[in-house]
Amino acid sequence: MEYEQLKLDNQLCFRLYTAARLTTGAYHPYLEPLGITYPQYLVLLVLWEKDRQPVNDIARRLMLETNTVTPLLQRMEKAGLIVRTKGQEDSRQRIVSLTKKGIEMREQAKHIPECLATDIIKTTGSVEEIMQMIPMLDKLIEGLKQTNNNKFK
Amino acid sequence: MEYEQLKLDNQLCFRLYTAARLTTGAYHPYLEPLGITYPQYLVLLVLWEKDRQPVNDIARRLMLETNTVTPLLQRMEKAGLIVRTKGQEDSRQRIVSLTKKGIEMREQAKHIPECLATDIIKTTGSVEEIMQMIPMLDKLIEGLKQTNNNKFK
DNA sequence: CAAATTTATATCGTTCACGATGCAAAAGTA
DNA sequence: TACTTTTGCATCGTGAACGATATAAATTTG
Repeated sequence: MEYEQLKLDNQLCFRLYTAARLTTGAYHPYLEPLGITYPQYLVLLVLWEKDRQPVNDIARRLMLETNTVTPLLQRMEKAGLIVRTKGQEDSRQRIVSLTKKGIEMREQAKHIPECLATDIIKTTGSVEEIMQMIPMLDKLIEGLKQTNNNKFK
Repeated sequence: MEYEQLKLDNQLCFRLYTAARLTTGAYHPYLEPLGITYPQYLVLLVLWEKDRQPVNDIARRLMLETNTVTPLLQRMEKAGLIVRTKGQEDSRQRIVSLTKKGIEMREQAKHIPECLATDIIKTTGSVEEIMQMIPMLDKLIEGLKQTNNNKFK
């Protein structure tokens, strides 16, 4: 059949797109009480590992463009989770730091990964099989970073 | 370490989120000349398999909400790819059909899946390893559909 | 050192994605 | 048949995601 490869069911990318949307949705019940979104949660993960980072470092870590991250940070600042201060050595930079509220949220978010794992186990049976994807996803992501014109170096 | 599970590198979901964004980005150079976006391409895939479907069937197939699909279809109609006509048996329904332009685009899009596969092979070395994820993603997606409160039944 | 280039971030416009809500048509029920 | 509920789709508001563009500060170059 000539158009066989255009069938939705044959497409890896559609599965990734769907799986990503549904996982984000699975986080929703846990993030909503904290008043944050999934991308905001990702920013917090980055800052909980290392506080006081310039916008660019956060963007690179999340493999997002700065014009995605900037408005994200502006909303988080308005929500009182972070503050953005001018860099001292390099005054073009904006250093992002956690506020008291942002630091304390770590404690409230502590159990979210386990909750997600439990949810997935409950409906898929095992989480081990799913976790096998991790090295494959890493390989794919590494490849795609190159494919997409070395946007993230 | 108490917050070990909150590390970004330990998170499957972040990888899915990133892989999905980057794959969509990898489609961009092939879709842009056609004047369509990745979600619009997905709608076309669905309609190329079976023309004349109500909004709801398209949404269910893509596992999207109708309030995402409706504006998507409106833009596609404005672009001349589809038309939306009132259903005959059930006049609440809007039947989505391909236009001549929409039908003809199939020919132009025919090679896109191969192009993507080639791009991925070029940067990751093999596509077989990546394709192993397909059954795992299907299992995860099935599980998440249930997790997310049976939104898509 | 002055001019050109690069870098860090921000702004703008368009397109998703989805929760909440609205509305009319269909289906179920008293 | 009248009333209630459900269903199919649309509208609205908010938050991403990103291409294109802007701006100021740093860096490089002549």
